[in-house]
Amino acid sequence: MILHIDMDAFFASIEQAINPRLKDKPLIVGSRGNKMHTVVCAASYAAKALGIYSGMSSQEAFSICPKLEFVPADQAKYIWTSEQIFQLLKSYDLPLNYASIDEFQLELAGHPDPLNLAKKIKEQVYANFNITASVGIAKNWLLAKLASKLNKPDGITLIDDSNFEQILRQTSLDKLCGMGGKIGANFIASGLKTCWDLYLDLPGFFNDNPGKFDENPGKSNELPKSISHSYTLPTVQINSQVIQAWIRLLSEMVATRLRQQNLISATVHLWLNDPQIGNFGAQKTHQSAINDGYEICQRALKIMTKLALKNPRIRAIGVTCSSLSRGIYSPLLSEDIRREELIKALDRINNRFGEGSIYPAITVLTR
DNA sequence: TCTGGGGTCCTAGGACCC
DNA sequence: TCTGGGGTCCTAGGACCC
Repeated sequence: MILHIDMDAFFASIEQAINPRLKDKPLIVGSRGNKMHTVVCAASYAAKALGIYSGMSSQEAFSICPKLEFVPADQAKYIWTSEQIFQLLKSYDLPLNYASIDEFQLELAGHPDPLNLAKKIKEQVYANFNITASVGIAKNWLLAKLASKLNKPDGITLIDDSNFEQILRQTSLDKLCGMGGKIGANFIASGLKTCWDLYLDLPGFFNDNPGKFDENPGKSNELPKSISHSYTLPTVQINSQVIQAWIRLLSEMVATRLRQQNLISATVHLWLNDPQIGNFGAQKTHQSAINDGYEICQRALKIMTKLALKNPRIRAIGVTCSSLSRGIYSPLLSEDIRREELIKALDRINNRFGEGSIYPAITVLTR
């Protein structure tokens, strides 16, 4: 059995727990500070009741409810809370998987009373963090995750042989993880509407363990696969100096995070968005792995040159580092040793006075 | 004057090696 | 006058998730 824990309106609930004035109010957490130029990252249940949901543009949300409370996302706060919850769950001494910032899974091999365990976990989470979670229990992660959504917020749902058919009959296919957009549309086009329809068509889909978790329970200790930063410009940008400045800034931001986690990266991926063309980009893997923003930027700019854009009209820019390994960038040349000292000094300054206190001069073009 | 940002996994095709 | 088979790594792009 898998017990899937899904936090309720996680970011919004944390903000409400910290600031009681926001309790029970319609509240959205925006993905960036400009409250009219962002999208909804999380909506409190009072906001959801008005029809506001994550992914909606903030403009639309405010048009539904002009008195909506707005808080810009504070990722560090949510990551910290998520880690605390992870530590709490670890104390149960069961195989534990960190599925996402607000989702966790426990594997219960022959646990005598999963429902009671779920209750206990919910109580502990509430007692410690003043936020609620919904729990789903089933024979594999796909069903457990589905179950956790069925009684939100603050619910517990168990799917077993006694209610399997009934629940699958009542649940439309798009509720199932992986059935977003196009894939779901394909199934619907072939005449399948509910999860039960899919079960009759492909019983193995629910019976086998199509399981990430089931196959590698140690996931939480693995390295991340990639680290990225991206930015959507307020308007289309045609000045290549400004575009380069953004590539530099994003490279520095990625590099800082690599160093914080003692990671080095061999692959740099640059992607761009041109509203007319859509997303495009390229990646390049090198022999040497690095975590220096300047070097990452150089590699990204080389990709930019190779793309040979005639008249760039750029709306969004992203820099991703992948092929990650644990390690510290070890310079060999004396010039590199100088740079390493410089980077360490910059990190110390930014740690002490706040992120962005000191940055390469070219990045002033991003302001 | 529209609508973010950070991730994962999968796949097909190409380059290259033996 | 012609040309196998197997494998790995890399790349571009698509799709999905929170």
